Amino acid sequence: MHRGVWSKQEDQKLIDYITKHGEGCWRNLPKAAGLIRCGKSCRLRWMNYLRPNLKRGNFSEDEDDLIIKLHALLGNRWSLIAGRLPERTDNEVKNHFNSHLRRKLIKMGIDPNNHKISHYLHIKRLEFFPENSTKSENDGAISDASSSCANDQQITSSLLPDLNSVP
DNA sequence: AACCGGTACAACCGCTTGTTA
DNA sequence: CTAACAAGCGGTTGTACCGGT
Repeated sequence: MHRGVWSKQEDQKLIDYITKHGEGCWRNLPKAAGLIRCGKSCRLRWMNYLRPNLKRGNFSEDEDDLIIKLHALLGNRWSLIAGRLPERTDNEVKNHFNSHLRRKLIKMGIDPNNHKISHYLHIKRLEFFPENSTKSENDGAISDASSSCANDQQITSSLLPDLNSVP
């Protein structure tokens, strides 16, 4: 069983076969198409890279925003997120989020796992709301959780897009 | 030129879900 | 109902590439 990166010849065999016979029956496809791959691998290759109408390449700002909004709403449900992005695959969205958007959110002081304000912004919060900083906070202690939470929501909402505006 | 570390993305693996007999 | 199988999903790993030293 061949594994690893797909060659041009393999791609062409897969395209030719599916163009002629259509998708489905992935288990039997490799043999029928003359490929030394498992059906699962063929399906993945087709779905993520060979399928027509796939948009390849850089993500636009709009797409980034939408992915962030949807991830905040749906979590790691990449296929659902990709479903809202025409011409993008779940694998592509997942990779893009993990390699680009995760870093972007961290830079903004947002925890990419739950889209909440990160500990780093606790410091920033003191800059936003100096009137709420108590003496103990100034001494380095953690502030009262309830007031912290309310303030964090204010900061977070100023940084995060409005999730209700997701199309 | 050679090596190394970091990054981006392609591909695989294991598990879950849906379907059918 | 349930067992077997196919398809789908998300986490993880592998690999090519690039810039720095």
